[in-house]
Amino acid sequence: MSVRTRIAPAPSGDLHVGNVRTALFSWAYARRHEGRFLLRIEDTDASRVSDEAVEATQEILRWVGLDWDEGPGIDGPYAPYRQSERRAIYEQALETLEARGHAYRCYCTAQELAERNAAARAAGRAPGYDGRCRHLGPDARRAFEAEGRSHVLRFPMPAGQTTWTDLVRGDITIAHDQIPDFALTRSDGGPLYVLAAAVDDVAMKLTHIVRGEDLVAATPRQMAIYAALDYPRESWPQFAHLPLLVGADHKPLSKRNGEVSLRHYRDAGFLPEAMLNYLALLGWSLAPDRELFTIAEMVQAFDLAKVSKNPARFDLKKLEAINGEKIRAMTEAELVVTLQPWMRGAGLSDDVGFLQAAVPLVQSRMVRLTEAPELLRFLLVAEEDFLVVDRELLGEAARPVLDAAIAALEPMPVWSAELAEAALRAALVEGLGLKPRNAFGPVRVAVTGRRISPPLFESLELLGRERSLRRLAQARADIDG
RNA sequence: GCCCCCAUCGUCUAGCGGCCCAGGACACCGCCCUUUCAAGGCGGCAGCACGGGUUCGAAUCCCGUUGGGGGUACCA
Repeated sequence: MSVRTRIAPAPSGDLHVGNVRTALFSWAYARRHEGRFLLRIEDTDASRVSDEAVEATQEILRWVGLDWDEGPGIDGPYAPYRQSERRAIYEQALETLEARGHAYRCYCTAQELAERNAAARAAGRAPGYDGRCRHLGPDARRAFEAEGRSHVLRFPMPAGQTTWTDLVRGDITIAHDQIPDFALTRSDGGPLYVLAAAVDDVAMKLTHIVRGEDLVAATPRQMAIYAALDYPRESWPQFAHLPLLVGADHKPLSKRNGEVSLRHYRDAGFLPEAMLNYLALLGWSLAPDRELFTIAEMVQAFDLAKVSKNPARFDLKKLEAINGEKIRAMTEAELVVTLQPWMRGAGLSDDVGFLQAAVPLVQSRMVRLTEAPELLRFLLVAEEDFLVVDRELLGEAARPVLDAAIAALEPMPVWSAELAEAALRAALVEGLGLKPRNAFGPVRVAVTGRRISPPLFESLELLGRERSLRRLAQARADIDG
């Protein structure tokens, strides 16, 4: 049987890094086994969903490169793929469940439930539904209805226990007395997650459910639903529960606890390959001494059984290191194209000719793509906007240095990095007897505006004779006040 | 409270009874290279949570303790 996996996000906002890692593992498993990967939107909670959020979810998955074979916009044999459009299917299942005695009407109000839970806790008993409506007779039901109470459908958890072999965690057994009767619907009749997911996972012929550890307790519930609905055993999917991601302080990742939105990382200048490579490292490894790999390499080697069982800390520093590696691993031509939108975004020219010349100067100096425009800005700004930021190096001592530099550069027959270096070395290092760092410092600041910059001689060449000499002269004039 | 799961350098991990007085990477610290900053090269710091077993032999197996994560919703 061919593998079918899915990612099933609730589109209540941005997809966060934890979702994406889950999606990555699920996707990689499907790709590894030449199966299909589906995107299913879990929007049963209408209050938390918007079309924009659904679109944003897809957009970010596309950006990061996790493509799906069936889902919104790509119809497959089990469409639709938005749960909000599958109500009839859930209603059918609910009817079956109720008809067979696997669902009962519960008239307890949210407030009553909350009170009884609080009382249970206070008395040292376990919270959770106490089964009060499980054996309501027809008269009691009529009485509640007469009161005008609404009801939810609740699943009577049978006695016993559920055991399954989790693909990442091994055998797990959960006793049913730990699982109170759970709600299948809202009081408006709408389906709840466990029901919808259980029905859809089988209906969509999924073979492997890869999801977060927060859902292990949902597994016995879903299996109980499969059994109650008489789904044949062969149609049940296998489960793989991934450890959760936590923040630097050991707490679960959340908005308060570091940036979690994938969109944030995209906008902060991270490459999709870097995100995926890093996320893969959180709980999985390709080989003992291999940390950098392409997505294709990951797919080829991926195995759920090798996924770690402990929660992993999300470490921005490591992500940055990997992003830098990925940037350096690109060809110059690739980087040119990648950088264009970032240059435009910063209000600078995205001219290909310029970038082809400039990329070699910055490729090894970036950790995030956002840094490129900052590193190159001095080459592109209009002269009247050019600003010397690090003025300290332009004191009295710089006067003879700049004079000598101007005198050396002015007569150059051809304006090139090579000749500029030769001329400046001769004039400043040999001529004035300065150490290289002292000789080139003032020139660097005068021309680039900063004491830290791309390589000086190449920068001079790119800037051009006229603008270079103009900036040197300006800096020189500024010293005189 | 109860239930499930987990436990190797600060962090992510390799390790699945002898190859390990524990390997890699990030971070950190030196040195080299060098026109600044990076990149690169070389080196360093640093760990098997604790206590009992089992075994000729344990990071690897078992038990307990401690610590951490998850669950216990008319969220997903």
